[in-house]
Amino acid sequence: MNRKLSSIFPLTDEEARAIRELPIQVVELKSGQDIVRLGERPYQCCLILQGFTCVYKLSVGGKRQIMALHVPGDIPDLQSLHLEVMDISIASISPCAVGFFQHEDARRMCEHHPRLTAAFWRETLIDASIYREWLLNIGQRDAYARVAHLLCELLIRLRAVGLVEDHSFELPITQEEMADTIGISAVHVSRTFQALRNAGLIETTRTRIHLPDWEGLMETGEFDPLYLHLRGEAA
Amino acid sequence: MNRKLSSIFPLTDEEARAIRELPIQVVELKSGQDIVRLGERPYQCCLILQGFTCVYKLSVGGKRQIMALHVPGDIPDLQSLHLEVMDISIASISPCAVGFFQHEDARRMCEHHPRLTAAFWRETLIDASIYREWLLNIGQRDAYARVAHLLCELLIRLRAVGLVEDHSFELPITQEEMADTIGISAVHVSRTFQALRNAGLIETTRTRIHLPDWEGLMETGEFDPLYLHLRGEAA
DNA sequence: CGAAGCATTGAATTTTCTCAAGGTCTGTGG
DNA sequence: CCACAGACCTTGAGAAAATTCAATGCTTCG
Repeated sequence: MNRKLSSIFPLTDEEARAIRELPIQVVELKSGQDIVRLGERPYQCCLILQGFTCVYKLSVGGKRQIMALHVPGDIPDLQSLHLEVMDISIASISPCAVGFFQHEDARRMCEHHPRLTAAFWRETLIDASIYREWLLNIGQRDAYARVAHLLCELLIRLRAVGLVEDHSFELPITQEEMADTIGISAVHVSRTFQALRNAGLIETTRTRIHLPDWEGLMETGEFDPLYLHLRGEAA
Repeated sequence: MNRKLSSIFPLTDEEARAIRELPIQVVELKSGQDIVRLGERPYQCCLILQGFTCVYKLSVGGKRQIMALHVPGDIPDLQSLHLEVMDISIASISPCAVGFFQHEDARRMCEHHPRLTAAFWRETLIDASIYREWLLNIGQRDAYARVAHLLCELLIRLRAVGLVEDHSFELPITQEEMADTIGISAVHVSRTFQALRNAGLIETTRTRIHLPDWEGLMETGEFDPLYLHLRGEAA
């Protein structure tokens, strides 16, 4: 959590210590398990230590929209600190390790360290900024650009937590999940991947993605990392 | 601001007074004016007193996505309190009155009234919740349901600030703006409105919308107001 | 090895878009 | 007060993007 938080917000030693001392219960999850469900009233938040999770909702017709992907260091349900009832569900999309901390403990910590309140608040604001960019992505770009944009974002976010090597990263996500993330069908994801491969913009193995032409992919996806609000070097 | 805030967060008298005493500079705007632009570093926030504004971004190809519509009582750029650089632009879509308050003043007020910090934070979390619902709307529903959903949301939000009478409200928005909001073309908005009229779900005049079949429209739009996190009576 | 899940490909269909023309409303200036 | 310009809305027709359905192939894991 420190690593992630300090990538978006500089912490003093004392603040860093307060965070380390926050009691955390670590849980291991298999892929495809719900962590929290729409309608629940949680009293804790979950910090991702390892693996990937997604935030999703189902439409009445049973279609799933994935509204967010979260990576190690993220706190996907930080909102529950101030919104009693969950308006989303969160599930693991790979084997995960997550750490639960109590709202109560987090609130107490924030009272003693007001700058941590600001840091957490900022974190939720960046989540919101990503939602906005995804709205632009889904609302205005075609499938080809949508995929490119998403891959660019994942590279930058994963690099910020040290999970990228040479423009290449693990992405244990099925094409069906990617489809639900960018609002197209799974079949069309497959076709779009083909097109991106043929254009020399991506190389994939089952669980790993390599982006051999970063400049080209950024242009294709109209990607500008401003909206991620990283401090320090970004693109 | 009090009316809106207290609809999502109960305030004490003292807190209400602190808000009333926040220095505000009122400005009148014509329709179609930018209030703040992507890339800027504002030192103030804007509270909408009258009229409608939208949050938007342009794609490289020049297409516009409207990520949010804001109504009186909303603070569309509250995020700028903790995110230095704007990642969006905000414009009026009708004649507006807005009140600017300084970040500095808001921060001081929050220090003295920690529960107001929570109230503002909560407000930004609800904005985020709306973004998520819009992602579901744009990503998974067809044009017909998208329009229905948006109209349901606007009715509920406008009713919370007293701008609805008998399932009818002013909506000074062009079909082009609505198109950019829900990610379809303006032509298709027109066709979709026709279909909704023929189904007896909406009645429109130039600037006013009436929803004669509220139950039917909610069902069509798969609308559930949970995500708006209103306190007290909702639907 | 075999089953299950995942990915790919083709073909037909649907939704939505674009282009283009015509119609309606509204505010302004003569 | 009326005519007109400009913005906005409507409608049709053809085109494009993406979907669905269905069949086949590939991996991985027990």
